[in-house]
Amino acid sequence: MSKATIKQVALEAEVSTATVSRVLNDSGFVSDEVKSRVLDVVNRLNYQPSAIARSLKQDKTFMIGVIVPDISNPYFMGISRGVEDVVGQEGFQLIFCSSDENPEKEKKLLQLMQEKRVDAIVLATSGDNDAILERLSDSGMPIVLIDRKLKSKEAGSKLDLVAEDNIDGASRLTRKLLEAGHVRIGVVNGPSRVSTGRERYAGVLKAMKEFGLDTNPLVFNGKDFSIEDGIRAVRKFLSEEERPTAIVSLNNRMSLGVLLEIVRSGLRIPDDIAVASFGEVEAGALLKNPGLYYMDQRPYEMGQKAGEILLRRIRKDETQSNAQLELFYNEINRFG
Amino acid sequence: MSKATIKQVALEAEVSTATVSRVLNDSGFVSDEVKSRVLDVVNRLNYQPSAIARSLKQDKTFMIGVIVPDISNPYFMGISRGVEDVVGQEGFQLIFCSSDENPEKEKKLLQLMQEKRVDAIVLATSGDNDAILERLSDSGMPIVLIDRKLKSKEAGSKLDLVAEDNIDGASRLTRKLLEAGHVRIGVVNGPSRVSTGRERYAGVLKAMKEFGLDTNPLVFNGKDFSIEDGIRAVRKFLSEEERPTAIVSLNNRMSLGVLLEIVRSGLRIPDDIAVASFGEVEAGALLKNPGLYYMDQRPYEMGQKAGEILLRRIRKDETQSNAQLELFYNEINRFG
DNA sequence: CAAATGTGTGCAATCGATTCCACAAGATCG
DNA sequence: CGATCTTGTGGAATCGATTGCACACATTTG
Repeated sequence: MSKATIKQVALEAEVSTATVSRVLNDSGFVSDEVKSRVLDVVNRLNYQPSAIARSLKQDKTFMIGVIVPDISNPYFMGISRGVEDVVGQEGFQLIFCSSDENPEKEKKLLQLMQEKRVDAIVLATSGDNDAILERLSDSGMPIVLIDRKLKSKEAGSKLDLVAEDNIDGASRLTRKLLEAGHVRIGVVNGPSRVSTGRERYAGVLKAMKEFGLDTNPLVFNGKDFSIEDGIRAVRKFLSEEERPTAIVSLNNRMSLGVLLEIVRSGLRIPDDIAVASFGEVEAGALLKNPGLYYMDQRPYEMGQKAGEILLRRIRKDETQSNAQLELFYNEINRFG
Repeated sequence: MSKATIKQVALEAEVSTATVSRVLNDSGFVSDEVKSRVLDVVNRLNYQPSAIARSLKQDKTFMIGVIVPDISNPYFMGISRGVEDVVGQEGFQLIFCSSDENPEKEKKLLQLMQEKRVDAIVLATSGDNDAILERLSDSGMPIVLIDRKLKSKEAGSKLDLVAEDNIDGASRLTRKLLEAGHVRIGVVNGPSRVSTGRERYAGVLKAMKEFGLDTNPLVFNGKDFSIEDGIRAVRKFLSEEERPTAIVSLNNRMSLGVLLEIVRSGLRIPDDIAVASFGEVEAGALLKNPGLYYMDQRPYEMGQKAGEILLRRIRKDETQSNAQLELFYNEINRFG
């Protein structure tokens, strides 16, 4: 039944398809009589115009591709929700994909998005696709990078970017531990492919240097910023002959793993081991052991910002000709 | 640059568009020589076939609409991730929307999905759209309801359904509290529009009746199953002259609110007040006060199941002519 | 060796909308 | 009253692919 086409409507209403289209889009002149006749038929047949056909003709799909490492990560979902709320107002829908921190998969997804002719792309890149992205952007596709930069253009890029001030943030976070007297620090990081990890680690080193410490921190590099990575990191640190007295975890998922494993091993935070996390662990307020430092993040606002930039790009807003760069500053908090 | 069309490719390769299409889809006969010539041009022009045009002709979009109350709820994201992983294998993409527990918004989204000509829909309904859904399904659109039933057809429907055994689950969960000696129980529920809430509440009553209790529980009905609902519920319960000694929270988000507010008010679980939650609170293992009962849920598996049913529907698998009904049984766990 | 079969290619219709253009009335103007 | 403008409508091209059909040539087959 939803097979009704504009032709059938035109036939039943005894008008041309052009007129039906005019009625539905309120474009051009149509007499009141014909208008109501057409609308009647539309209702009777339960006619739904095909967005596919319209997109083909108008070269506009009202769809925005969102590619993130993992759609079930609350951080990225917060971002997505922010994007959705902003662009949804203007009638855009989101197509979602997880790249699983896999650059190859991300590449395939980027290609798919092009084939689907999305109007724009929001991307938290898993890395290694810089060339493709620059080319895609040059060809006119609006792309907003979110959370993560391209490797080749860490200092600035032609692509729009909404991210956090990672170096400064991680640096301030680390300083908290240093000020508390910790010297032997374990750093939990993800794969070096990803800019946030690289930058935050740089922030850690910066803080240590500024504090006059010249020892190197212990580092654990995970595979994919997962809870499991955090668990493995703690296991490794605890097995060292000289255990770190504090841990800096550079991502929210890994932090959850870190906390779970510490709690499981019976240690107390921060008495036995201090922890600082880049990113809030949801429900952290429930923590058995208070005293955890964490860097707040505002994924929802970041998503909103990305959505706004995107809309202006799609509208070809002249006042936004240069690449937009939006950096979010983070605040340090403490549970307990 | 991405404006290359099949026509341009055909022109440069000195063949017809039909042949280009055959090469790209590996259909029909094409000589090796022509094939490589075409592929060369395709690469050189960086040609990406338009999925829009293909969809129009083939009446297939390879897109699946997913409508849930809130895409940032981990439960629904788990489901979505399950769906994505299953249908992604077959080349399908997901279009995501949040209905915000708002039936009107849901209705609009359903319409949008029809216009976009998605191949199927996964829906966790916010209620009140039963008639539209039955009609949509009758017209041939594969729809899999997930987590929540239609009101009109609580006992069975023509639509496929993947859900949990809510009555039994809530009943067993409540029994735990009753066995621990609690008599005065507070129930935290959402709006009665939603089937899970209705069923779980029925489960609570069932347990009380079977246990020989004829008092009525205190009930708090929230607006939208949100964290805030949980917080408000606890505030209300604590302000009663005769406080409940135990709380059953019938949804994971509300449970988080319940826990946060209890912890904030300085009460201890379960000594001061016992809590049982339908649904796990992520990071519950970190709980300051152990002893929380919770009903596990398996959103990811539910999503996978929904994806499988969907794929069979799309393929018009004959062995699946009747409505599918998949009920998940939940296990009770306890933190601490 | 004629007929049947297998390969390789192009023409043109088609999917379902939008939109430019032409044209026809009726209204307004100088 | 003829020219111009406004309003109302339909015809037909178009967007970018897929695919049934026709046709040509090559290869088997009986």
